[in-house]
Amino acid sequence: MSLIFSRQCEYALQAVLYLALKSHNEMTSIKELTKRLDIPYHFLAKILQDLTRKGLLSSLKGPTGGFGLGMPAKDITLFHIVEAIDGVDFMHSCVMGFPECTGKNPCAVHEKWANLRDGVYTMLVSKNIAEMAKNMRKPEYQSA
Amino acid sequence: MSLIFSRQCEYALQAVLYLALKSHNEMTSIKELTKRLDIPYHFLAKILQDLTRKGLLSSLKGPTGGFGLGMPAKDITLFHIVEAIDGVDFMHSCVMGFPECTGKNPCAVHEKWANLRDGVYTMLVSKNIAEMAKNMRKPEYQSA
DNA sequence: GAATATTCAGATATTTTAGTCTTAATATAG
DNA sequence: CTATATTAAGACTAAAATATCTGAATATTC
Repeated sequence: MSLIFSRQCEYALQAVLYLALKSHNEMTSIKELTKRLDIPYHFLAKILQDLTRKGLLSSLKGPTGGFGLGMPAKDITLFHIVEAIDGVDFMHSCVMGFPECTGKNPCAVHEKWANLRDGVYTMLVSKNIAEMAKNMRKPEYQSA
Repeated sequence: MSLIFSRQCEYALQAVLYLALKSHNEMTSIKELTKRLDIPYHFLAKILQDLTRKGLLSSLKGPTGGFGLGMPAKDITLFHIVEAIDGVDFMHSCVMGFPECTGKNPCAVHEKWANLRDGVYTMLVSKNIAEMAKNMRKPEYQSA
């Protein structure tokens, strides 16, 4: 089996989206995230630290510490998160894995995949996470 | 990084498509496939055996032996191959990995992903490999 | 029947991804 | 200043995916 994004990346998307629901400057602990999202604690910790190093999140130690967005929610799209965790090789590689597949030398589904891939790109960039958070009343998160 | 199909599955798609170019009843050795497609010999062998067990290919031992399609090329789609190797969980799972994501309780990109996923399905079933082979003059295969 | 070319089956090895554990650093509250 | 709650960092383990190896089975040709 194989998904379009790695598990790490899925967790990252979920976590950042959760943080986008919070008010600016409010810090959220790994403990809360792990409970609400049902993600293994230490694994999530590593992902959040990674996103922090890359500037998408900010963090603060100590009691009242935790993680928050590293920039305004309106400046973050899902694409930024995918880019940071999985990279975006899927944007320019053949869906059947042919190394030589190009516009000049296309595989049997080259064009169709190109369209779909553009659709994925659009899906990832067309809304920022502030807009997403607005239309989202935490349906997917486990109650506290 | 993460691709939509596993490497195994990519190799399977490539191999079956290559076999579809051959005339009915012609057997092709792993050696030829491995050379033309640049896939590790023993890894490809395992994949072909798997596809044979599942009926998509047929095989014959001995000199003049090898692999061929297990049913008429017009009855095989890319979907069959993906189904056999990776499975098709991606057809009904949330792209962000939310376990509870459903139509009633959708994630932020539920609808968009549903459309794209249907597009992928269409891409995989709309042509059989006989049609594909017809319009394909082996551009993606390394010369012998 | 012997030699050879192939697939078959299963064990092993390697690499990547996923997940865990432990200790240190740091901020807060009292 | 001390106790405590947090993140940071890195080592470690586990599982899955990818790849390799070896010997057996089988079909063909001579």
